[in-house]
Amino acid sequence: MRTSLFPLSTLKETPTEAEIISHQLMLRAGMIRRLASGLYTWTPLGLRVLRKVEAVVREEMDAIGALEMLMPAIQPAELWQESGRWQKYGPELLRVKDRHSREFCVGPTHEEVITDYTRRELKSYRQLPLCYYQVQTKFRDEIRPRFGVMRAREFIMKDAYSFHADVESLKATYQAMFDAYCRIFTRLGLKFRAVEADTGSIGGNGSHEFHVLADSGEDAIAYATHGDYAANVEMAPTYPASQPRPAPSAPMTRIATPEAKTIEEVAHFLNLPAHRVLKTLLVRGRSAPAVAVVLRGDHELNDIKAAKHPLIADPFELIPPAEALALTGANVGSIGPLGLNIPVIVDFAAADCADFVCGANEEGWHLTQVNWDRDVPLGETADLRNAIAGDPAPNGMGTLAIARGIEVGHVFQLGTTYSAALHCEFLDEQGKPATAIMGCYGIGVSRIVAAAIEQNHDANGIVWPVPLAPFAIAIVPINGHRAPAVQAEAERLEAELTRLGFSVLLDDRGLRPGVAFADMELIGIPLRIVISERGLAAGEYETRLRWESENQNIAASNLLAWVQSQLVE
RNA sequence: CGGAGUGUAGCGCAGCUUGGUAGCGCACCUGGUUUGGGACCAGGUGGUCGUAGGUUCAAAUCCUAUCACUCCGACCA
Repeated sequence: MRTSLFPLSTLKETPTEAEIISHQLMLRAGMIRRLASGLYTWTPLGLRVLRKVEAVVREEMDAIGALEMLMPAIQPAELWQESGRWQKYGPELLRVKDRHSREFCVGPTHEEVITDYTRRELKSYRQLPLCYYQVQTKFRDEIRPRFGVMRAREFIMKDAYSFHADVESLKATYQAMFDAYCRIFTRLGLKFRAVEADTGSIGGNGSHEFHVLADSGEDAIAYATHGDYAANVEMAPTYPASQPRPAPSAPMTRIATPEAKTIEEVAHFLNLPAHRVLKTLLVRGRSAPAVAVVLRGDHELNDIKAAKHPLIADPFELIPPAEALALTGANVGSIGPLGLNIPVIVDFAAADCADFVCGANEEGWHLTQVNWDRDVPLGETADLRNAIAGDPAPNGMGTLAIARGIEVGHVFQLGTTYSAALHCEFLDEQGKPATAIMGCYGIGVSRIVAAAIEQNHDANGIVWPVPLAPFAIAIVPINGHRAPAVQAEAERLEAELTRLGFSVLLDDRGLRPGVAFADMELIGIPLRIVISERGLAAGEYETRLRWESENQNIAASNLLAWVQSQLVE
C-alpha cells in the first residue's frame, strides 16, 4: 500500500475534546472521527486495527468450537418484555418505533435474541452443548459517553452465548472461554488481569471480568501482591482482625463539635486521624424501617455487600436525612451507635477499633474514647466495606493492592435466567422437558483498540504491538523524487516484503523526512525502513523499531531474515 | 437528571467587558527556493461568528429562547 492511495489524516494539534491519551492519539493519528456524542467513524487506518483485533478474536473463538453467526442489531420489544428487561433496562436501552408504531430497541446485547433462536432450534439434549458468537455493533445510550471509543454509545462487541444440559457442561465451556480470552489478550500483547466479578442484578453465579491495566481505567481492581488473586474492588472480601481488640485507655467523654459534621471535619476538629472516627450510616432494613451501619471514617460502605446482608434491604437504599433525624433525634453528622433503638451492624474493621470517636445522637456533639462492650454493646459484625490497599489478601498471600483497569472482557455463567423466562427447553435423557443452562461471554472489540493504546504509546505517538498494527512496515524513501535509484529500490522492497506476507506502507508523498518520520511514528508502525542514496551505496538499510530509540543498519543481504526475526511471533 | 462551561475557517485559538470592515497559527491551493527529524519566501482559497427571535442607524459583541458539545456531580453523613 502507498500513502498516495491510502491517505493519512494526521493532526499536529490535539483536539480539545479528547481527555485521555488513547482518544487524543486516535484522533491525531486519524483512526477515528466523531460524528456525534459517543458515535465514531472508523477511518480506513483505524478500521485496519479493528480488523486485527477481530481476526484474533475469531481465530480463538473458532478454535474452541464456537460458531459464528450474525443476529439483527434491531430487536423487537416483545422479546425484551418476555425476559422482563424492557422494564428493567432503563434509559440505556434505545427504543424506537417503526412506521406501524411497533416497538423495537437497538440491541445493547443479545441474550433475548439468541435464546429465542435457540428455543426454536433446540429439541434434544443430544444437540447440546451449543456455543454461538457474533462480532457486531451494539448500542447503549450511556449517561455520559466519554474517552472516545473507550466509552462510546455505539461500539463493536464480540458476544458469545452457550447452552447446556447440565452445570458441568456449562463449567467446561466457561473454562474453555476463560482460557481462550487469556490467549486472545496475550496474543494482542496486552497486560491484563482476570478478576472475580459481581454477578450483579442478572443473577447467576461464576463471573470473571478481564481488565487491561491502565491508570485511566474506570474500574478499581484489588489484587494480591503475591499469587494471582484479583477481584473487582466491590467484590474483594475483608475480614475480622486476627489480633484481639486493644484495651480501652480512657473513660468515655462527651464533647461539643459545633460545625463539624463530616468525618473529615470531626477528625480535623479533634486533631485525630480519620480512622479513629467511626461513621454511622442509616440504611433501609429488610424488615426494620432502618438499620444503622457503623464503619471506620476512612472506609467506604460497599452497597453490594450491604444489600446481601440479611438485615439490610435489597436493593440498597440510604435513609434520607429528614427521616434519619426523626429516627435518631440527631442530624446526619452527629449520629452514633449508642442508644439507638434500631438494629446496629458494625463493620469488622470498625469493630476492631478502641478509644474511638462517634456521634452522640445529639446535634453538635460527639463522644470520644468510646469502646465496644464497655460503653456500647458490640452486636452484629459483618464485612460491609470496600477493601483498600494494604488489607490482607483473600488468598492468604500478602496484602491487597488497588489498580485501575479497563474492562475489555466478561465471562458469565448465566444459568437459567433467560432460558427460563423465554422457555428455552429440550428433552433430556429421560424424555422430560428441561430448561437449558446458559453462559454468555463478551469482548469489547473497539474498546480493546483504545485500551491497547493506553498501554502502548510514547511521546511520539502510538507504539502498536505487532499483531495490532495497521501496517507492519513503513518504507520511507529519502529524496526519492530526485534519486530514481532510491525510488526504484523502495518499490522493489515494498513488493518483496508484501510477497512475504507483510503489510507494508510505502510513503511516496515526497515530504521532508522529518514529516514522514513523525507521521509513521504517530500512527505507530512497528518497523520503519529508510531507503537513501547513502544506504544504497553502503549496501544496507537503515531500520528503526518503533519501541526502540536507535536506528540499526542492516546489511541488504540480511534484511529479510532480520525482518522476519523482529516481526514474526 | 443537577451544576459549571464552551460554541468564531478542517484543527488550535484571539476578538465580546466598552456594538462600527471577522482576525492569528497550523492545515489546504498556486509559484519559487529547499530536502536526513514537523522548511522558507510570495501570493491565494475557505467563515450564514451553533440556531431563532429581540434591542439598535448598526450585533460575533447586548437581551431572550433554543440546540449541540465538554467537564463535574447524582446524595458514603
